[in-house]
Amino acid sequence: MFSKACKYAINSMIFLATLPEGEERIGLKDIATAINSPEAFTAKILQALVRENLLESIKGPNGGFQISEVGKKVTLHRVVQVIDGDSVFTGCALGLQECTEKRPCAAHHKFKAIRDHLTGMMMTTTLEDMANGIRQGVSYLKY
Amino acid sequence: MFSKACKYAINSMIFLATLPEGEERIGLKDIATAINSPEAFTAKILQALVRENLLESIKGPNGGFQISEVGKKVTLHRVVQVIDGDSVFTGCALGLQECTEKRPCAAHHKFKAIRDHLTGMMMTTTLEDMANGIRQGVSYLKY
DNA sequence: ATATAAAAGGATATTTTTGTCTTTTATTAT
DNA sequence: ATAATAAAAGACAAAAATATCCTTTTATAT
Ligand code: FES
Ligand code: FES
Repeated sequence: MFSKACKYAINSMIFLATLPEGEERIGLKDIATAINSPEAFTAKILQALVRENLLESIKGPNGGFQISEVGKKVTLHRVVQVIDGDSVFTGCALGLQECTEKRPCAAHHKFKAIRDHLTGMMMTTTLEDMANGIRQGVSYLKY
Repeated sequence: MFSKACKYAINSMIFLATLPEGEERIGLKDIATAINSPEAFTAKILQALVRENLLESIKGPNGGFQISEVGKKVTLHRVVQVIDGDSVFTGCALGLQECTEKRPCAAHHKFKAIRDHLTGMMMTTTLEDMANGIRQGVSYLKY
């Protein structure tokens, strides 16, 4: 469904969104530990999120990453889009070059309903929603 | 969503399901042409489908592949399962080792609805359904 | 100023997925 | 029997995704 890179991105963003006001900044190592991801690879992904302004990064001692104002309001859809593009939201399930009503694949009608369901959910689910579940201990970032 | 191998598998199965009674057998080359897939790679996938009895293969002159009795009745779910396994139907969206109610990821509840929607659709959609659309010219195997 | 800390950037490595090529085996037709 | 055809099997290759390592840049604290 989503690439590993994308899962690491989502989990990182959720984790950063759980951090309390005033203690929002945290280092790469702690992020990677919190979400159980490979550190250096996670760094690359965080860089991409910084480039897209979902995160801010600060170098040097006491540096680290923190969620940006933009990032705080963002949906899962946006995070996926930044890392995986939106092929999962618009691409053909059976591999046709484009998914259109004009020239649909065999599964188009049935599949479109699911894709739209997914897209709708992702566009209406915010990091805050996800972070709340983690904070309240009803959901988890790692096993 | 699905691997390329899986898409080739589905499209191959659909194509074979469109062939009329008595002219069911067809060679690899024609299959690869019909679905616009790389021939040798497609061969590997068809072999897997033969091993799982969704297809039958006949060597030698006038040989080729044809859909089996089992294959005729099979759903999309089964084809995906044979090639990609069922991680797409049961795996955690955010990469947790297992998807359970006991220890759900942040997206579990919302994601489970979509996954169940997908699974339901795939378990109730048969190759015959897909093949009918192709036969009637309302859907297509390639661009 | 200097040493230290931490992210950025870039090169490299590994693994997985996708794809090709060659040889072998089975079947058919002559 | 022999030649031709087509899939099976296995080795190999290329591309993409994942992951690591090393150097550079920027900021902080002493
Ligand atoms: S054309 Fe295949 S999903 Fe729309
Ligand atoms: S635990 Fe992540 S989807 Fe169920």
